[in-house]
Amino acid sequence: MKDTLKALILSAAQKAHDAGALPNNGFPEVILETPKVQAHGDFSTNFALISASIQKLSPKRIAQAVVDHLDNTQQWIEKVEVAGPGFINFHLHPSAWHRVLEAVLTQGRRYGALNLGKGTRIQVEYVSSNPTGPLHVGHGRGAAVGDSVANILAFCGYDVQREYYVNDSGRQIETLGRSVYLRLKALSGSKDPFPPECYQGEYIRHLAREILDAKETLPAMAPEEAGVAFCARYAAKKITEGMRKDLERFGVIFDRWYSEQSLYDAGKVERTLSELTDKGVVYEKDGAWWFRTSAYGDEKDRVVIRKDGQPTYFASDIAYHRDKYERGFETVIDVWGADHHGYIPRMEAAVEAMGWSKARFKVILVQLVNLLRGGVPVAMSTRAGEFVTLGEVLDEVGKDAARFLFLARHHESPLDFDLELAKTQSNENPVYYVQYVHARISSILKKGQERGITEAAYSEEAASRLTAPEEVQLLKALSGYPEVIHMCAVHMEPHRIPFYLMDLAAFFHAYYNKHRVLSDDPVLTHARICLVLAVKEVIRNGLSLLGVSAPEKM
RNA sequence: GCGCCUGUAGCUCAGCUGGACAGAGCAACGGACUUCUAAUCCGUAGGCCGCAGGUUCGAGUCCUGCCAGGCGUACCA
Repeated sequence: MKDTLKALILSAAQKAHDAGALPNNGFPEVILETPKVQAHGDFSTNFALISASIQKLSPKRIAQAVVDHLDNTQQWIEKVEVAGPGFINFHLHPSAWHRVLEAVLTQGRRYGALNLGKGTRIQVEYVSSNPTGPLHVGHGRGAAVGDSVANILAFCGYDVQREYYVNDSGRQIETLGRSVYLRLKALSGSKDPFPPECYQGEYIRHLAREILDAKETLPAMAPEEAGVAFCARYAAKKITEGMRKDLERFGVIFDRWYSEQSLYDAGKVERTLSELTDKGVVYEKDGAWWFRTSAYGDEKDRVVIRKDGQPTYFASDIAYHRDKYERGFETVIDVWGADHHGYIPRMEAAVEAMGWSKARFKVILVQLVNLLRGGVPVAMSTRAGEFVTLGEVLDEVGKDAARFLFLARHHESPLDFDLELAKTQSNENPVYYVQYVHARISSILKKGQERGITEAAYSEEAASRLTAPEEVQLLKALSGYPEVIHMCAVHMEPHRIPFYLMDLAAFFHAYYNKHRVLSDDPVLTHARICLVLAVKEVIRNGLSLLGVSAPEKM
């Protein structure tokens, strides 16, 4: 619809030029927007305003010239006017919107899908929390954002892989092993002190008890080094399993869990570093090995191998990202907590130094979550091991509410997540507002079936009966869905979907309260069934991209 | 100190990458269920878009400088 209108405007401008009304035939791209104010029509363009400098005419005269040469033989434009400083406003005939219904009903769950990706392989890596403790709400937000972005990209024609990077190596894992080991010893009567740098959480004690109960005490109580290593392996595995379960409950399923340790085992870290040394971007200084990231825009060089010979996290991360590109991903997207933003320049540097354009590396930063209960902040201290886990949030508020709320905000905005609000099943909670539309429509359709109305295929005749303002408004909203998806995909911003859905839901509820779908008029009933069926489809479609269910009844 | 993010109605947030008089939802107030689900709808009220300059026909949006909050600035991850 937009495209036809654009073409119409361009050809009008061309005709105006041929007729001598416009001196110059250099025309800018036509930008159409949907005005906020209804009085400004269904679409408006600033075409005349941006043309003013080229045409050396006042915008109003240009606009008038275009309007005079507009070809409206199809009659679907009801009214065109020049307004304000030179906007051209188009008021469309209600019938112009009817075809949207046909599009939704025939394309079904593919409605809004765009082939932006054309099969391009793209990887989204998200959550990737260290297996040193359970997932908390912040991880939940990252999971929701990453998962939804992956959904949207897949919907738009990309070949998407979802990956979780398991940091099962290095210092933190050692600390984890030590923490469990010490708790285990304490259970057998040891009075060794528990150092503050160890993980304080209650789950560490649980793990220790588990080992004890499983009668695996023997290997665990082996000489310290071996005992710690055993505990580390055991705990990391258990914690990772727990994360996987929480994420599954949250509706997040990864295609692959990629182990950091496996990079070392396969010699990939070593190989990458030696190749980079050969290239001259890794050098030795002060007993440590440094990556020359400053040559690629980072503010300083970064250590990859510490003085003590241990590789840093950065070292394996370089090898990991190299591996991603070698696996054939055209674009790699990392979803990180905003507290890692300082890490971006060095990772970009690494990607570039290895020979890939940094345009192929994208980071989505997700801001932190402030957890509240009834407006009061909930104390969260990782160090003291006091925090509300994702699992607990899911127990309390459920998957749908949590996901919707996480996604109903721009990911770069800090988020206040109120547990009380999230679980209230009232109009304060937008999830149910949207889901309710789906349930209501399902109920109507069921009722319709009981009355023997089963056929709901699009027909021109029926659609032409949809002339009420509320109906036209719904049709307009439906026609805007593909563009919302487009914006989401291009900007990797899922939050546009919840906002769109709330608008669509509002239009539907208003419509529902004013008009009856099932009436004595069979043609009108058919038309309205088609309409609500289309609304239902789009609601379901949008919710599924968020990972939120669309219930048949509530 | 430097870097990144944020600042819009009492609260929580949108604002389509520069467009028309700034939009929702909650909360407040007043109305609507003998009807396909009232988890709904209709109406009222609410604003120096953090502050000050600049660019532009036109700025919440772009530039500069301040102010406030958050985060980062490791041979931690």
